[in-house]
Amino acid sequence: MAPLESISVPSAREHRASFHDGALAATANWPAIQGDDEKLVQRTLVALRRGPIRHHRDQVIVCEGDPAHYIFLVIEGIVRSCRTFQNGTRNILGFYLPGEVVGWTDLKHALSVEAATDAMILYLKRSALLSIAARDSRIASFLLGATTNELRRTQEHALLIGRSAKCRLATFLLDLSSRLGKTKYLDLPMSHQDIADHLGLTIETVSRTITELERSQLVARLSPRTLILLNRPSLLRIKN
Amino acid sequence: MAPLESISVPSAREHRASFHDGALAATANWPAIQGDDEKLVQRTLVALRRGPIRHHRDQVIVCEGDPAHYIFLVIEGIVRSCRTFQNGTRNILGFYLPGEVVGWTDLKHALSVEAATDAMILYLKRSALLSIAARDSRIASFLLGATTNELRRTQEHALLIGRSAKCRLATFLLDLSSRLGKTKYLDLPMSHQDIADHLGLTIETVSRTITELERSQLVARLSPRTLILLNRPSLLRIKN
DNA sequence: CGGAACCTTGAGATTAGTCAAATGACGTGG
DNA sequence: CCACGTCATTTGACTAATCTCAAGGTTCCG
Repeated sequence: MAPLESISVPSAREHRASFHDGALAATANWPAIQGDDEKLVQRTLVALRRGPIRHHRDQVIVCEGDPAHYIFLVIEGIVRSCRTFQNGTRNILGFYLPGEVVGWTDLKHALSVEAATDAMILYLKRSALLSIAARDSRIASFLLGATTNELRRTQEHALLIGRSAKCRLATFLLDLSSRLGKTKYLDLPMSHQDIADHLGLTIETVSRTITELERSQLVARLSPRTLILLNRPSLLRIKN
Repeated sequence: MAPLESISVPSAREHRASFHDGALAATANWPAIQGDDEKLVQRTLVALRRGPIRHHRDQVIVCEGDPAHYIFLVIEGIVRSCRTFQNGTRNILGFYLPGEVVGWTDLKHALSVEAATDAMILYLKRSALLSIAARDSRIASFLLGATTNELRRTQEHALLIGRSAKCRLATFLLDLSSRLGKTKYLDLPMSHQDIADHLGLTIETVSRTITELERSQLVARLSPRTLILLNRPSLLRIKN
């Protein structure tokens, strides 16, 4: 795993307002926690943090098989969790946006964690989180909630992989758009290759499928990486 | 969700030995917990239980969308978690054997839980588990560990779905064999249709693929539901 | 022994993958 | 600001894997 270096962080650790400028601003959107507990969780994370550390695109943050010393809070950029097989094929299990946590597991990491774009990552020591959780049930419940959430997302992804290319892509675009904040434009932060590996397709099929959606007037393509979702309801209705 | 009925259970709740005859015997194999904590968790589960309740094959235990009042400990038989789509296709996310817990989620069940064979199921009240977990960190850590485990299994399953039919089937057979206790014979407890829906294949492809493995001398078929894995290392080596 | 459900096999259709080539986008240095 | 090189994306023709539809065979249970 990459070495940890001390990097400057906002100084006013306790000050609520600092979160909005600082590394943890994105955690403000976490749905599972509210009010006092939210502050507690944020303070706990701040106390445990190492970093944030900058990673360049395609840099490996942890390898499959590495001991699970740390979990990772994305501050900026996009992170992917994936596995690469002997024959060179790669599957991306999930993409993680700022404010999201990636790499929770026990003992050893079952997946690699990599920067899909240049990214700032906060490292959180797993053992410290666990020992705090053993004393404070609010932290324990935060961990359980986050893990349950990740489980549900992984289940939905496993279900998605069984469907047609068109359905997979439509669902992916809608989901990404809503996670990024549903503006008019959908700027794909990752390459088509990453999308293909996430959806279990080839880049060619991804490209052809976008072209097909474009011909059906469901999306418009401003540039390869910039789309407009013209008809969300119809995209949602694509099945199998 | 199915109504809860009181059903006779072993009387000596506190007596350690009773677990080996009674409903919770299977939990003895849980890897995550040891010694005193194991006893604690078992006592806790016994205190929360409703049932066990008998379900017949294909009976629905909970529906997708039902509120998450209970989670389910399989005592006997095989349980599946799945989703059925409008067009009638069904995906089975996982099979659960005696001693395993299925149906953990928050708020609403994201998947249906159904009996894949006749089964005995213990119902555990989620809210009670959570409130005990808030007071006893060993229960909290049991819940977190079980959820983390389920997450990893789901990740492996999502990865498996991306591979060739031969690889999916070989991996499934090996995994099932080891979970069932790796005797000489592998008795498939579920139908080919269930296996197909689990692996994202059709029954025809499942059948043809087993035939192919048989021709390669990797498995032998005593009856459609009874196989012998003739060459585990070679089965393991099948990729893509 | 009979019937129903389940499994197997075959032939043809469909979807997505592979290989190859052309086009387009973007950053760098002149 | 433009030319260039590199990398990413698109498109086409062909191939391979899996599905679909249909028929026949087995197994199991009453």
